[in-house]
Amino acid sequence: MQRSLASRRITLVEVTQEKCLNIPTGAAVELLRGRTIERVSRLGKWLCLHLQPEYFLLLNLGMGADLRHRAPGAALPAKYQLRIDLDEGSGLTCRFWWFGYIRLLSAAELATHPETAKLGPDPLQLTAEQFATLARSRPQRNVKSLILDQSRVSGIGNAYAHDILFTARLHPQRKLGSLSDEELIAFHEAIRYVMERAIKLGGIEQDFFGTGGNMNHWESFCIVGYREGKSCPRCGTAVVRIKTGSTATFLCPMCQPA
DNA sequence: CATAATGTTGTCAC
DNA sequence: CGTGACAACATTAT
Repeated sequence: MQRSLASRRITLVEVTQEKCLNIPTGAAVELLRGRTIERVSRLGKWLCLHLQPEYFLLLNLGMGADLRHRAPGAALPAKYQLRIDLDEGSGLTCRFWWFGYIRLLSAAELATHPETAKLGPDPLQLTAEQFATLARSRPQRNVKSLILDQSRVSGIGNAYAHDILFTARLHPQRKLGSLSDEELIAFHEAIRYVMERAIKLGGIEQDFFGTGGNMNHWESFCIVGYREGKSCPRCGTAVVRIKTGSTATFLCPMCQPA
């Protein structure tokens, strides 16, 4: 995105689903038109376009999305919620699978907005000591909810939590206070291992639309996630799926005892 | 052929 | 702090 978008000026904006936005569509179009994309960064799960004169366009791909840069003259995709045309004829489109969020924020709002103000550190920047402090300060909390809490650590989603917990050999409902020092270190290392692996493999969502929106390929990406009934790569026990809050967790009942 | 279940994200109320 | 409700689909299973 940095290579394709940096220094480009926005000439046309279209938003086809107003519910994605934090402000009315007309206001968003007016705000964006004529501004230049200075650079692109990431804040947790939010992609952040830094605009000039100063403003911020944030995208959260939610439950999966098809984000495309198209060459000058190339056809538009059949469906999208956001379209941005750029001065040299290229453009950006974003199609959300189901939920997705577009936010337009000033610098001041970026610091106070509930969705962006209190994001925790990036999991790959977090040292073992910082992670231990974080975990030790909330002994009664479940291990899974800590890594999904964006205000503690930002960027880990449910799809990655399954494999992190499996790699650390932790049951999702273990309390943080019950972890030994060794388990805490393993937990921290598992986060690194799974997230770095995901980056290397290009992300779990890679072929989501290419495969018609089904999740069959998630099974091959994941170690235990979405592999209910298949055998655990460590011990061969069948992977099970349990309800953890309103989401599911896939785990090996042998390697991750309660 | 129509319903139900499902999955990733975010907030909010209890 | 955990849980469930809810919200923009699209696909598969029943």
